[in-house]
Amino acid sequence: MRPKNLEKEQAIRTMALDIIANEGMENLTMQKLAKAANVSPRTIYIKYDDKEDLLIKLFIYEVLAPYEAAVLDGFTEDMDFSIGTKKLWMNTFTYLKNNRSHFALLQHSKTSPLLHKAYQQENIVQGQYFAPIHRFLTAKAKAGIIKDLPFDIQRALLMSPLIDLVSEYFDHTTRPVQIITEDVIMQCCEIVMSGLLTNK
Amino acid sequence: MRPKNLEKEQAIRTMALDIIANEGMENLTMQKLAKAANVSPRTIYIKYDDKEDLLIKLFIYEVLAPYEAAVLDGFTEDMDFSIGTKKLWMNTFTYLKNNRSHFALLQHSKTSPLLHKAYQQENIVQGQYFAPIHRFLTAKAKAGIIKDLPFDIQRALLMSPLIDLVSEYFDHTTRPVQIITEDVIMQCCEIVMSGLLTNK
DNA sequence: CAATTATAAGTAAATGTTTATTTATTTATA
DNA sequence: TATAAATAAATAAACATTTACTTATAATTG
Repeated sequence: MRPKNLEKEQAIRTMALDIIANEGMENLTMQKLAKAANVSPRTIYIKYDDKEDLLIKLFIYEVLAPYEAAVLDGFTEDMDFSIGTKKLWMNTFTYLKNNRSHFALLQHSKTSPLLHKAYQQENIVQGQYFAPIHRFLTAKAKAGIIKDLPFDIQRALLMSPLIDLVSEYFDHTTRPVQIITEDVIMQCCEIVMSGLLTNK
Repeated sequence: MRPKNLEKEQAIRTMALDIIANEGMENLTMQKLAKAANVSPRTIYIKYDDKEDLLIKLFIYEVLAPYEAAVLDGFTEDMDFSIGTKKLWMNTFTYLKNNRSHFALLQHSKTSPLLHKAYQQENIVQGQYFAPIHRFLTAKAKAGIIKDLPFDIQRALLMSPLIDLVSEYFDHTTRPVQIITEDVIMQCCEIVMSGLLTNK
């Protein structure tokens, strides 16, 4: 029996992410993708049930899982608040900076009903990738180090400026100077943390 | 000559925003929109050149302009940092909370190449709606009240958690309790501001 | 001041194109 | 040589946009 060509599988995934990043999800068509990946349209259907299946698997397995793993790499719940938070920020910045198309799909997952649904289902099935962060913040709040707020609010205060700064980073790649550097990111992390601390 | 039916024009715009908010931009079709607005497809083309023109005009005139006006309502550059920032937060929260479909399109404008392009062009043409906020923050930084950082970074630190909290607000409309209240928003505003202040 | 007319607004149905998906066939290798 | 992988080409549905026509009313006329 003829074996799978794994390079073709990878080409389909990579080109799908590229097209979405450069032209948006509404401009990804199966025939355009097939041409870009140098593959027959039928080949995509050997690997995925349909377009929806492709998009969901692309999002979950190609983007979300490696992203969340990268964010948590070297992070442990028992870290000091400042050390742990900086670790999360640096991990996130480094991963997204080096994976523009992944960042693009993550952003799309906030507005696409399809991906949003997939995300919520995945969260339930996998029992929260981000549970360590949840426990990390809950422990710091209990210890009186940071303000005691619902997790979703803590996460918004602590992490959403970083996502915005990554957007700025990519906007600035088309301009003469890059203002979003690692130093700036660390400085912003300090600022965001200081707002959440209890001891002023 | 037969006069325009302004109700039909409004129905087209309102239903377009509704479809985008509920089904995403990739699921807005001209025939679906025509049916939803109780109008012939041709009628849409009397008012807009094509789908692209519809989306751009919808975004700029129906969403972006009223949104930016609402955010700046009652705000002046010479306000105290805390008062001014709270005003911006409250204006933004109130407007978006009451205009879910506008919020949805604003979120789409971050990922849709079409809308992103429209936004950048509009910013140039209109000479920055947000210039007052720029001058407000620059003045506070110059006066040594807040940290001296590039405007885009200040804006990310100060406003992006709010947008995330609005997302949370809408997520929570489908759950038993609403944790994102005006009080919580004001508390978060204080936290975000405190991180940016120079005098600790 | 009615009746008529010119004209843009509006419609139903059609058109040609693009799209997701399938059919029929070939290819590579265990 | 059996079998899944892969392809080129076809198909049917969905789509943006247009054609050919009807309608409502402001302006004009008798």
